[in-house]
This record gives sequence, C-alpha cells and structure tokens, in this order.
Amino acid sequence: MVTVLDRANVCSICRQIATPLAQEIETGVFAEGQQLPTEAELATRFTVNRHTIRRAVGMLSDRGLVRVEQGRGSFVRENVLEYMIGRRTRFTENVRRANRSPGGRMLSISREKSTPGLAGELGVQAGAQDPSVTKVMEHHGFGDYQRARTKVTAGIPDAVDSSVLQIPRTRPILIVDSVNIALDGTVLQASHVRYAADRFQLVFETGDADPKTFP
Amino acid sequence: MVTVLDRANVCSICRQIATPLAQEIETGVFAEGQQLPTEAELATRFTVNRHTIRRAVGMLSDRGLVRVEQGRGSFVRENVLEYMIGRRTRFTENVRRANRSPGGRMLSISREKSTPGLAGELGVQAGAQDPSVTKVMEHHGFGDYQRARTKVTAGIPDAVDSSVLQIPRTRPILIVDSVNIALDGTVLQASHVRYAADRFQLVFETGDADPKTFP
DNA sequence: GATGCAAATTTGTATAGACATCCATATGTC
DNA sequence: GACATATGGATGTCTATACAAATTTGCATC
Repeated sequence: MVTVLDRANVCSICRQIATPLAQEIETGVFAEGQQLPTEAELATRFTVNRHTIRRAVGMLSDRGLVRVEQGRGSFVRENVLEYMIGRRTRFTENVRRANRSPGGRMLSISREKSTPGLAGELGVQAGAQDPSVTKVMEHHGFGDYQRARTKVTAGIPDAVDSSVLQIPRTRPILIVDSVNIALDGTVLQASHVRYAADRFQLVFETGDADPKTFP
Repeated sequence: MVTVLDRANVCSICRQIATPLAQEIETGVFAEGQQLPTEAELATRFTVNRHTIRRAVGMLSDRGLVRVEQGRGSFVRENVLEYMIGRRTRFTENVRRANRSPGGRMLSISREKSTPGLAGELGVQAGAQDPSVTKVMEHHGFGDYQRARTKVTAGIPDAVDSSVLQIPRTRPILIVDSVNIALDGTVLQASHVRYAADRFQLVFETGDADPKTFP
C-alpha cells in the first residue's frame, strides 16, 4: 500500500503513518503475532526518518495493536479477551449519578432510539423480560429499577478526549460503557463515558449490610 | 539541588533526571499547580539536551505528577479526587473469581492479618455488623456472603508490573483494589490487582432480572 | 552435532538543529 | 478603552547522526 503524506499540513506525519498501519493490522494484512517490517524498512517505505516511524509504532503500541521488543522487532498483538468480574449487582440512581461528573461540562445531549445493532452488541433483547417482575419490583419500591451493564476498561485518550478532558495523550483514561434498561426491556440510557483516571476513581461499594433489602 | 549524572553507566539519563525532579515535586519544592522550570532552563540545569529533558518530563507526566501544556509550560498536578459511582451492590463468589485470571501465573500468596491501618484506611470497622443480619442471610442461602468494596482506577505500570504483565510501560493498567469482609467483620481478603488493560475488561453486570432473588 | 564467540540485525537512547504551533503579552491604531 | 496586530517565549514535531543494548544469526572449533 502506498501512502502519500501531507508534509505541509495539519495532522502530524507520524499519525498519517500510524493510521494506515493500524488499518493493515486490523484488516489482517499483518496477522496476529506476525512481525511487522523493521523500523528501517518502514522508514524507507514512507520515506521518513526512523524516529518518525518510532513514534508511529509507539502510537500503535499505545493502542495495544503491536508489541515492541528490543533486539527482535515489532509484533502484532494477540486479541484481547473480555473478562467478567461480577454480576448480580444493583444500582438505583447511582448509575445516573455516575454520569454527572462534578465540575464537568455538558458537551452534548443526545437521545437515541435503541438500534438493533446496539442491542445485539450488548446482548440484550427488547421485550425479553417477564412482566411479572415489574409488579414484584414496584411492590418493593423499585419502580425506577433498572437493569444495567457496566464495562470498565482503560485506554489512551484520542485527540478529542485529550482536548475535552484536558489531559495529555499519555495519561490513561477509564472507559466506562454503561447501559440502563428498564424492566419493559427498553433501553433507557446508553452511555459511553471516558474519565480522566487522574481525576476519578470508580468505587464500587459492594455487598449489602442493610437488612431491609432482605425481607 | 545539584545532580551529578552518570553518563557512562546503566540507567538512562532521562530517568536520572526524572527521579530527582519527582522528589522535588513530592517534597513540595514545587507546589501543586506551580509551574516547573522551562525545558530550556532544565536543560541548562542538568546540562543535557532539551529532548532529554522532554523525555524526563514526559515520564513525570506519565506518572501523573505534572501536566504539560503547549505554549505555556509544565505544571505540578493537583491531587486526584475520589469518585464513587455505585453502592449497594452484591457479589458472591464472583469477586473471588475476579482474582483468578485465566492463563495467569501465581506469583505469590500471602495471608496477612488485618492491620488496624488497613481497616481504618478502608473505613470498615470490625464487629460493627448487626448479628441478626447473619442469620437472615444464612437463611436465604448467603452463608458465604461477603461485604466488599472495589476501587477501580487506571494507571501506568511500574517496572515490576511491566515485567510481570509483559506489557510496555506505556500501556495503561487497570488497578483494582478489593476488600472482602465476612459478616462477622473480619477481613477475609484484601487484594491489590493490576490488570493489563489490553488483555482484560471488567464487566459489571448490574441490575437483577432474576425473580428468585425477590421472594 | 554441540558449544562458544563474533558479527549482523533490531530496537533504545542521547545529542543537535530547524521549524511549527500555541499562548501570553505588548504595541499600535482607532 | 477596545480591538487587531506584532512579538517573544514556551512546547511540539521532524530530521539527522552516533552510539548503546538486546537479540539473532553465522561461523569456527571441538
């Protein structure tokens, strides 16, 4: 693949190199575990300095796409695996409170219909709920009860995150994907929140010492 | 402070510069929010190239000690604030399962008595539990029920983490501190787990769609 | 074939220079 | 005083060179 670089303008060169390389990795041009071309070869291919290649490869390393080893080379990383640490957890309004960060700025509000793609991707099915559950829970004062799933992972902010959160690209961020679903199966809220890990720490207070919840 | 650099040997120079700078930040030589000397000034002070200073400052930025802003300078970061997103959550054995990573290696097992410092730091008090709760929960089949708190944040691996997890220093890690406490108030387990965020994603399946838990 | 050492290969680090980009301030003009 | 422009200072990026460190490879020797 030949990539023409825009040396005069905007986006930094190393990004213009990292992007097509990332595509080649994601499209399978370089298979998992395979060794990438050496820095010298990439420098020749893109006709840039080796240090510029090093930066681009460093970006791919930051994104977890490649793994660099001194004296050996750069290799395509193996796929990440998802890991479940807990289930059967209850939030009430705390999940909503989680999405209202103190001192934060409201950037945009969007209310979207749940697309089949989103629902499928999250493994939830509309209308798959037993209606009797609603009555039982309303009887227990959980009328606003929601079913939710929260995914937590860490990452590196992209350009937008960096400017919005006002943190450098090198600081990690906590990425929290949460979906709140009402008892009738409709998706009430799907949020993709990115916290600056420097400023936030998620605390899941688990367990239940309150006897009232066990009638 | 005068720092003599060992140009010939081992540890890289930028590390030899980052270390005393970090000490000066932590000891309050540079107060929170204060601007650090410019890269040129630091280069003069340590008699190294500006790019070497940039590396050292980048390390401090990675560790969250400083915040670098183009056109303005480098500043000592303010303290992080803790943020609670949820409470009243229930795990059973899933928390324990969380600490057993598939394909992982057992590095060390230690069983320690709960120190007053640990208990105080986590805000739990031994014996503060109502004994009636135990009977109620045992009656509901939650004899092994535990009270726990899980803190999740993101960070950058240190040298030990990097070698153990076999990830570069630039990839973020998920830092999960969890404490499991039995109903009698004794600390059963206190774990400080560091996940490679490339390989793991924590999934908190929240909400409860199972009617059996609401008899 | 096995071992040991040397050489080649590859990534890592430090130095140096040039220029770009962003920010704050000063200055000039109205 | 208000606004636009110019200037200086700070960080960001690319290029270039030299050398260090780690790994692999090749070869000679046994």
